[in-house]
Amino acid sequence: MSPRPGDRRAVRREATRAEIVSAAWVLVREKGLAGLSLRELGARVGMRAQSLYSYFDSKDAIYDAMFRQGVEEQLAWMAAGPNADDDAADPIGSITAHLQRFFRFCTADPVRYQLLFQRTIPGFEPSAESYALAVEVLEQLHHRLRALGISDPAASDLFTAVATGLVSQQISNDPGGDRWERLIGRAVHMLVTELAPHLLAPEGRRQRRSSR
Amino acid sequence: MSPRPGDRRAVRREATRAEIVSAAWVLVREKGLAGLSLRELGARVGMRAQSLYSYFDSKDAIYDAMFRQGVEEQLAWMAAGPNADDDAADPIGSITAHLQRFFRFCTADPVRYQLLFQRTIPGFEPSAESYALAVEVLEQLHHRLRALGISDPAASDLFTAVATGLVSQQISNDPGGDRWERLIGRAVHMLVTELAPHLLAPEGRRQRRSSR
DNA sequence: GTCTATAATCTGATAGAC
DNA sequence: GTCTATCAGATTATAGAC
Repeated sequence: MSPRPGDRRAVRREATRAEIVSAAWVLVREKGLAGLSLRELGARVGMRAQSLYSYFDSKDAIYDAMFRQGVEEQLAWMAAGPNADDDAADPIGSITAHLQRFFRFCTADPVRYQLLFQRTIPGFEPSAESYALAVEVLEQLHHRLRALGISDPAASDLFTAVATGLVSQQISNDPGGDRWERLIGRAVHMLVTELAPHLLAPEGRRQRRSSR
Repeated sequence: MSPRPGDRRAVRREATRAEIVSAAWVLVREKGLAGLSLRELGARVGMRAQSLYSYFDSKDAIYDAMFRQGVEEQLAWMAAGPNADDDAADPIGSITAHLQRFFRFCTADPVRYQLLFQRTIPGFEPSAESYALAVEVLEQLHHRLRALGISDPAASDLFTAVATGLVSQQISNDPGGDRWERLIGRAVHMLVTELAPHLLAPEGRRQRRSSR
């Protein structure tokens, strides 16, 4: 993937774009998602605000690049966890680890969570391209649940509701703590009992949940 | 509660404050929660922005009045639903109706939900007085769950996580629709099975859930 | 590609006249 | 209690020189 000589300009350009987006994340973590200002952002990368327009068409285009990067981070982060093949051996343990991983991804950067999962910036909507990437994350969840014998589409809606509910309560009401994170084990047990009771060990010698 | 003559000034003042807060809600529903501007708000009530300072010390004081009003609306709205006494006769039906009612309250006004349940305005934190009111809502839930034999504090955390999860998914991913609202019945069944299985009819002649 | 200059407008907040 | 006047900035975005 080393650049041909003629691509050097394009490579530099992409590097600068990445630098801008990276500085935008830092800024937004300090001032809140809505607190992103081009003046301040330009200053952080040693530019006037106006020069940013050489790299992005508008402020929303910067939000979109951030959104896209956030989703890509999520894809990479989730891919690094236990994969669908592990599910067969220990379905409940795998699902718990999966939800745990998602939870950590979200709470590690609340502003990113706000951008990716809540509609809170008035004008902004992700581009079709970025949105398609976000849909891919969901498709992976669907695929995974289907492999466990859960094909009801409502099941994954219930799953995502519980997941985002735990996360948003954690972020809003106990930032930095683990009051809702500790409930992940019970939440998974609850979801599995409702959606896929066949995964539970038979009554009498009931399986101990792996985490709570 | 009719005012004594000497109170007339105070009454007028309260009326104007209420008018301002009401106009603020309208404005915020149009421009987003962060889009509240004093200039525009003043114009809506026929004042210059500066005159608003006769009624509120700061912009945040207006947010706080809105927060307080929102919580009061929630208290009134939830109080108008089935009360704790009804729970004894049909616990699952009552809990379902309760959650349904909460869901409707939240989705009826997403901006209000954002102000009450998410931390999205950078500087703003509700005053101790307003926050105490918000705590009262939670205490009522605790009391109610305790009456059903659910005394584990983690149980109500799980309950609120599921409730807000359903709401936030509905608002973010299917605004105006009912994709997650339809899951309330299953969500309650799932919660009850996990937290209070003694409320379920015995196996074999299993109770039909009241809503899905 | 970055700059200066500037458009055109908005922001929350204060002082003091009336 | 409402006004004018003003502070002391902020905002996104465009035009055009270099």
